[in-house]
Amino acid sequence: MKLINKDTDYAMQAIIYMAESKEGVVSVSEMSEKLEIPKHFLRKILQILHKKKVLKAYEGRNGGFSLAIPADKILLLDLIKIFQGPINLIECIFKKKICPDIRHCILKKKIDYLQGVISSELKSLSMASLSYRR
Amino acid sequence: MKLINKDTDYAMQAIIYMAESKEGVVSVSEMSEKLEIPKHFLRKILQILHKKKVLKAYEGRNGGFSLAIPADKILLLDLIKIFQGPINLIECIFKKKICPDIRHCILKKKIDYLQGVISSELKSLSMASLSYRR
DNA sequence: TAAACTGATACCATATTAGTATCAGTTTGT
DNA sequence: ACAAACTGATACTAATATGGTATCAGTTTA
Repeated sequence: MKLINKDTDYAMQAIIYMAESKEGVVSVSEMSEKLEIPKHFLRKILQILHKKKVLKAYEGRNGGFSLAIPADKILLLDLIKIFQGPINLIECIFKKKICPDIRHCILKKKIDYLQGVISSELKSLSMASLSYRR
Repeated sequence: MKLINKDTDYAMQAIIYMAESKEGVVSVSEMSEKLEIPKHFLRKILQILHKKKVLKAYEGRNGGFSLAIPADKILLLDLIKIFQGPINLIECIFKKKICPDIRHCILKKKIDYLQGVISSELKSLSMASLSYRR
């Protein structure tokens, strides 16, 4: 069971790298090298973050990406939602038969509670809080 | 992101079914029909539970399975561990580079805390508590 | 005007999950 | 005795998700 996949992991690293970088704009090539992340894969990830308005993109030579939002406003939960969908721990059981009998209701309450705890924890974690330049 | 997969889901249903059953021994065929779970798949799952000493098995005609432990001692966490391995939300990041710098430490603390919360919640959920015959 | 970049998108490899099939052995009703 | 109804063990297949690659088109700038 995994909470954070590669996309989210790499996205975090890249965002923190950008937040810590002196230059405004950082290219995929640079991040790929420094963070040792496959270039094409990282590019795909950053393109998604751009579409989601987390990053600004600059085309052409010397182009690259920069943060569109300050790092303390980018939450781990946001990234997980973007790359792994909403937190939904138990869709398999409740997707079709929604609370068909009491046992599922009890379970559902527990799961809902758990989801709440997880969400609020992940909300409390900003990319800025993970940077050494705090 | 899923907390409970099919194996665990079906295992729960079967265990609750056995706990609620009047007869001591219940066959896979019966449970497969009543719970609408593919027979061979369910069988594989119950064989695992037998190996793990959660169930007793009875061979031959009129054979089947019964609980080896009372339902209130079978915890959701146990089943998840059996079928999905230990709860380890973030192996991908920490497997190789264990806390290489501060950012991972902060993240690791949060994740560790979360894992604790999840574990204790799942521990508090017994199969008996999910049965209507409480 | 070519090098260095992003946009978009299609593709491939691998791992995990879900489900199927089957042969061997055990027990029991008739 | 023996076949039906069951489990033990294990191999196999299908579907889906994840991780990663490739490429053509367009943009910017030295």
